Amino acid sequence: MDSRIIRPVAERDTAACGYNPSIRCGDCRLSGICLPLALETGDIDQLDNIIQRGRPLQRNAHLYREGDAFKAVYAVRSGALKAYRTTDAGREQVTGFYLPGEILGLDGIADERHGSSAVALETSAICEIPFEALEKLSIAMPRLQRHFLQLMSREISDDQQLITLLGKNTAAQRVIALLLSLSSRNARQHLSATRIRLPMSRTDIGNYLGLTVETVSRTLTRLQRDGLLRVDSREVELLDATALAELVNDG
Amino acid sequence: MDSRIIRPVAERDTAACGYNPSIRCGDCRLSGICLPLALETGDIDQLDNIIQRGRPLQRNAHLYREGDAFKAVYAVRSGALKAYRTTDAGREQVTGFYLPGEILGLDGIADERHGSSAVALETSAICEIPFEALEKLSIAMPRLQRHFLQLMSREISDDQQLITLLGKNTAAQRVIALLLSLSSRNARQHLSATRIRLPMSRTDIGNYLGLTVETVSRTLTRLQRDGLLRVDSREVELLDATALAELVNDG
DNA sequence: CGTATAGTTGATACCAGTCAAGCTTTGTGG
DNA sequence: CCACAAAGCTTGACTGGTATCAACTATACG
Repeated sequence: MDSRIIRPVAERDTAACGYNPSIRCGDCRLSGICLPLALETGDIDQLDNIIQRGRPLQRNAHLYREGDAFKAVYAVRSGALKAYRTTDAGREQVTGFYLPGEILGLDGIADERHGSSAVALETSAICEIPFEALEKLSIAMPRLQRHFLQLMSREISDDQQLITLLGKNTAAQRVIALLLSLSSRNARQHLSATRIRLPMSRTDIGNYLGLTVETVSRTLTRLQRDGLLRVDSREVELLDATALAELVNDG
Repeated sequence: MDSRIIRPVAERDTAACGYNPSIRCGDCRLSGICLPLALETGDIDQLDNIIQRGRPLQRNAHLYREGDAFKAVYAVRSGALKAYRTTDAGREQVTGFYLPGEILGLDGIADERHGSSAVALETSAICEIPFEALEKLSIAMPRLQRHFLQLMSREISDDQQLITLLGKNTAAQRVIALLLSLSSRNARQHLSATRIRLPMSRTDIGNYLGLTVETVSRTLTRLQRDGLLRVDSREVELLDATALAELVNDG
């Protein structure tokens, strides 16, 4: 076999995740849902100038760790990450999954130290947005300031949604809520709302929803048996989204 | 009886909750933990000018409701409030308790509509901070902008803390975690760290911690029986804070 | 091909929920 | 000031959903 056709690992992954370091915010297909939303064309260029586009993050590589000095927030361009905290007892609580177009790292502003760790679930392309530069730019661009505040407020709402979910819901309701969330986020990226690829393991799902792996597995099996969805390892097809939504909402 | 010595209700309550509408941020004893933190003296005056100090909020009166148009964030000057969401199934999930010096309403910025309701647990004095004015002032005062972002980030951290708590902890761990949180917030107000007055009902505690009233009650009884604390209706005395902290941390 | 990791399935145990009853405190109108 | 109602809180008996422990299968990887 000619070794020349085997590309180096880095390059291969770069291609696989659609990574292109030269792309600018104005051209990014995610600009409609990411930070530049609602900015004028000229403004976008300025934002563009402060954004760092590093090497793609390999699976299992950390973007930052709990306790790290906070210097930037991050936008996911491709791939997927999870954010998690480790309790004193050693348990891992996943606080969120981040998909293309979403911003993470917002919990580090308060005490200039990340309050959670973030790790890539698969090879991911990330835009790094240095916080100081963003702050300064916000002063000159009120629309950017507003939009950033809205992103933070959205994170608060999402967290409160999860709090509500963890408060009293059954295993099935939790699992379904996650699937429906992933579905609508898929749709926002103009992907299928019924066919979902789970970038995270069953264990991650459990650590997010406050369930054990076994319960997650059993729950998916049961939902499949009941004809509400079809599971094939990490591929899920929602067969009856209406019925699923009702299950989440009804006590 | 001379009717002149009977003051009107509003005035009586005003006195009871220490309400004084003429006080300014610079003179407020909470300025160290509230929004003006880290502002210069001149800056505080400017912030002061945009803040509205309305009538005190009576017990059970709503500050805002889920779905209301978002116009302002609120600082608690005295009293206590709870924020909650009502699920489609009719269940009430309390998302936070707010004590003097704390800011609430931050989840409404994202879609300009409050994502939760806020209600007074007892007569409370509230500072209303109109959001548009705060935004404009932030542009002129970078330290204010920074501080406000930190407040939002703090809310995110707190919510994630609660997520972690609700994820897998036992009833006792949840209850203790709340008591310790109230204790440290008491201390921040230079009040006792061991003697706590609970402004909320057992039901509220349950709806916050994802437990039933019965479980909250039983848990407090057991902790008292074990000599870790003393409960007298809504007064709690922490007898062994070290042991309590260990119980929360250990799996 | 062997090992490690991820996922599934089954049997059992236990913590918190549910239902029910009674007690305590608070508030209100006679 | 008392009587009563309503709300808040506590306690007990029982139930049930999820965790735990364990074994097994499937998949990925060097």
